[in-house]
Amino acid sequence: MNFKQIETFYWAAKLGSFTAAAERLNATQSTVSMRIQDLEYSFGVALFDRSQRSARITAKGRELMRYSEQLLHLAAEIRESLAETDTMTGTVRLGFAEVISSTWLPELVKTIHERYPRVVLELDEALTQDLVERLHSGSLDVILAPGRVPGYTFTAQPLGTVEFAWMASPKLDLPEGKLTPKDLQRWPVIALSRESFHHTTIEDWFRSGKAHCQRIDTCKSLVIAASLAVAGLGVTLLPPRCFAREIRSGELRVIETDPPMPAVECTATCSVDSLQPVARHIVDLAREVSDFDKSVEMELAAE
Amino acid sequence: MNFKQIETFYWAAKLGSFTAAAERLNATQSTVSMRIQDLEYSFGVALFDRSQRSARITAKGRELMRYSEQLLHLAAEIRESLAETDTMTGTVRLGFAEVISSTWLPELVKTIHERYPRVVLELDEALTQDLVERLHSGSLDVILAPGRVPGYTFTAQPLGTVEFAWMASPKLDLPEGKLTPKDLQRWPVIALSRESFHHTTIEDWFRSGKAHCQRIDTCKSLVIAASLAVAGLGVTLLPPRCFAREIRSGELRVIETDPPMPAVECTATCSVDSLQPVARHIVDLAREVSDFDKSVEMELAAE
DNA sequence: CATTCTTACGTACTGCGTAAGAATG
DNA sequence: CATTCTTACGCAGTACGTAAGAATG
Repeated sequence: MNFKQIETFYWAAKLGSFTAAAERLNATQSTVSMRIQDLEYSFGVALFDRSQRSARITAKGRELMRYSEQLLHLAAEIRESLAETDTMTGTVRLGFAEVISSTWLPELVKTIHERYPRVVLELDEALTQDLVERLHSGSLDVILAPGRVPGYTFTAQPLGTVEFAWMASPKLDLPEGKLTPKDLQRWPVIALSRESFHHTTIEDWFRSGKAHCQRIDTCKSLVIAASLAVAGLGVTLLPPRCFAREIRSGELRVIETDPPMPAVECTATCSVDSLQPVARHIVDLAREVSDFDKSVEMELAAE
Repeated sequence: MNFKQIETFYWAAKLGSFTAAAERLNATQSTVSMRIQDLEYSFGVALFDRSQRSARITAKGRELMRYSEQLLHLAAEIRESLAETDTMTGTVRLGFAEVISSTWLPELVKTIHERYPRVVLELDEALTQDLVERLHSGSLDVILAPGRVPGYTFTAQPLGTVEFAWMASPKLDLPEGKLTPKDLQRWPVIALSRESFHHTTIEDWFRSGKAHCQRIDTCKSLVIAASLAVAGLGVTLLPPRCFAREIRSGELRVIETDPPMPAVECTATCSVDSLQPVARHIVDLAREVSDFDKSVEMELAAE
């Protein structure tokens, strides 16, 4: 019995499949199979029932599962309370929404590597909903996304807010001054996927003005939405700070609206009992980075 | 960080020396040194202060010590509650008094090997006092000895009693009938070492009869005491069941006494939180074996 | 027939003991 | 100067991935 075997068993039991555990552990199926066989041999007990195609946990396996949780949490606690930050090691799966990639992400990644040089990151951009699901399933350790993940089993830190504004190409010849939903409904809208935060915000805004836009094209990224808007294919909702270049060059124009678009609050979230101690550190670090970022912005504004 | 490293650290910290830990773990000094260095490297923290000749534990080391206890006990608990008895493995250090070697020991060892084929035994005979000390220091896992080890931190099982009787060679020409301490004080006495149970029992008996024996020779084993008695060098106190052959052959004669010699109660003892789960099993097994032995004796008596 | 677990095999690595070295009291 | 810990080195056992096999729904 050793940690690797226990950890492997834990994920195989939790994910209900050797294949999934292998993926989670960056190992092969055969390695997982072997580690669990060794564990079973060392106890002389079957932990999984292999008579069916997919291995199902046995009663003894369920018993070990409870112990494994204790053991792995204790091990995580030891590492967390003893180890120096610059010796923390392991792989952190960090998921984030697109808004994050163009705002705090580069600085955060840089800071993580400075503070935790041995930690390896697995970065993945996805829609918020997808991120939340994967945080729940344990396939991500930390997520950075708009909104808050409900539930007491998560640790969250606010990252600050990102301003969003309607934008369009000057070619579109939108009227000057503050536009209402009813004013804007004439133009085609470019949004992210139907399930996204972006899409809902847009729909809510139009509904609040009792307006209904004729057409909402969807795509899967703000960058694409921006390029479509630059091409004059419609209006879209973007964070100005991420598209400052396009605004300065005149490719995109910010449209003032009434009511104004709400700023989006972003948070860093991880599971409170994440087996990866670094995860919690990174959530706190994300906040630090965004706080620092905020103060820089304020300085710039003061100049 | 792995179990081996933690276990090694635990013993090095507990015994206060890498050398002692190496001995305890059946490994070399250099291995212990390496395992602890690896552990320190993985945490980026010094667990021992090596500026002096013998390594002394640091504050961080003391912190890890508390965690290590938890971790090792949890691991022991897992093995104990999950593993089949015939898959239990490890080395058990079994200490016993001489009375035990000639009574229950052979049967016990046989039964242990039947029931726990993977368990390796390290047997050692010693005086009771020595055994108790070594149980306290952790250098023995289980002891079988006369009397009871005081304290709540030990698990004990009674093994039953062993009769003791005064014996001497017929050459000595002792009077017939029941002899009192005052009758017996004329002859030289052969006892075990001054600190032994044997010695104290003899002194107490003489004192109870307000007698005082002229001379008590001591040796370190009952077998030697018996051979001295056979040679006619004095009277000694022996368990008749262990020297049945000498009695039958007439080399030794049992001396009836008044008051009669008290039977000695023997117990199997191990630490309640022994890191070796098999230790507790063996204590229970020792009782089983002695119970079985008792029933056999009774059958023999009935015939 | 795609998916899931097992088995076989070759390689690379890691962990151990031996032996020599350094330090200390 | 004996004892205690560290370092160097070579061997051996082990753990992993690749690839092929078996079973299942």
